[in-house]
Amino acid sequence: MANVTPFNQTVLHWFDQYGRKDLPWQNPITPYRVWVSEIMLQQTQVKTVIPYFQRFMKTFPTVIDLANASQDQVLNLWTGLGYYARARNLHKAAQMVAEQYQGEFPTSVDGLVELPGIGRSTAGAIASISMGISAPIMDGNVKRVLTRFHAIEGWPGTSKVEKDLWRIAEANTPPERTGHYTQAMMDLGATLCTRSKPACGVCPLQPECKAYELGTPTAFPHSKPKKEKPVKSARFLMILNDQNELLLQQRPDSGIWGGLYCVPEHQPDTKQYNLPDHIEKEEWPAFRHTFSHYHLDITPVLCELTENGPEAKDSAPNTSKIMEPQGRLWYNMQQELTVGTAAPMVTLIETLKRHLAG
DNA sequence: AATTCGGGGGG
DNA sequence: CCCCCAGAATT
Repeated sequence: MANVTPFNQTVLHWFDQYGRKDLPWQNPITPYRVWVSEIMLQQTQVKTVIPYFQRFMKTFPTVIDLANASQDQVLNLWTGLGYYARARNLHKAAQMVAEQYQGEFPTSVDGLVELPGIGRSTAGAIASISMGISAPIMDGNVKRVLTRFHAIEGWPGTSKVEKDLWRIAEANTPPERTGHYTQAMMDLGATLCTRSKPACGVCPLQPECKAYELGTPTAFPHSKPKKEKPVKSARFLMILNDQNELLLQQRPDSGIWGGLYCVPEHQPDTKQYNLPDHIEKEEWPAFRHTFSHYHLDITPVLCELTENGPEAKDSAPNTSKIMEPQGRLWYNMQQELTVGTAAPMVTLIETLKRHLAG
């Protein structure tokens, strides 16, 4: 893409000595493994991703295995990682690779970007790391390194700063060894040029770093203008049948917790969807779950099916989970969950189990 | 251009 | 409590 420059030569030289070469997705390096790791690593730290990646590869060794899996199985392995649209897009993209590309990933940035969940940065990472293509990336690490190196003013979320950063990244990207360069920039950002305590003393870029020269490296990148997070509240119904199985319903793909199985959210002013007849037994103290853009105060409400309720027949004694047409199941809490659910639901289920046991 | 998607980790 | 993290899709 670009030329050999002092900047990328310095970065590559540093990578040879100090770069990470033992991350799970680096051994071996394949387009499939790099792709899965890149998707998991979107907005998620390496330490958090590693166990998820290992489980995922054990369950789905190839893109064909992933394509043939059910969405529920994929979401189940994603439970707790967040941004669940990533998992749905991953599954969809695997099916596209299997069916439209005979199981081989497209070998260009433009081709990769056509797959759902792959944007310009992730396409650049896959192309450079696993295919030897010269293409830039623009993740949080690169943004931090570049905004500090050039002391770039303004929040990187604005289009002007974003455009500037991409232009600089393109100019920096070497024509050869681009995969090592890509990995090196992420390693620099993750291990030296960290958010709060950068190790400028051992940084190979320090002699030319403008933010270091100014004495304020942590002032970059400039932070997002903060706005107050609204507080929302919701009641979540823990409806138990006569065998203490818990009603879970699949949420729509759009919106929060898309495609995940959660206890029904009580909607006071809107139509209540297909809930079996039940009575509320007790309301438990609310606990707070915080998203990136609002707080959600969750009030759990313990409920029981009413006698001879119309849905009672859906319970079956010897089956832990019964799928229903609308994506509903009665969950035997002694069993492992095989569908995806949201983190607060795991908390809620654990609390409920303790309540029933004690 | 701004908003919408989460959950974990660190200070 | 705060902020950030290997971003992309949607509006």
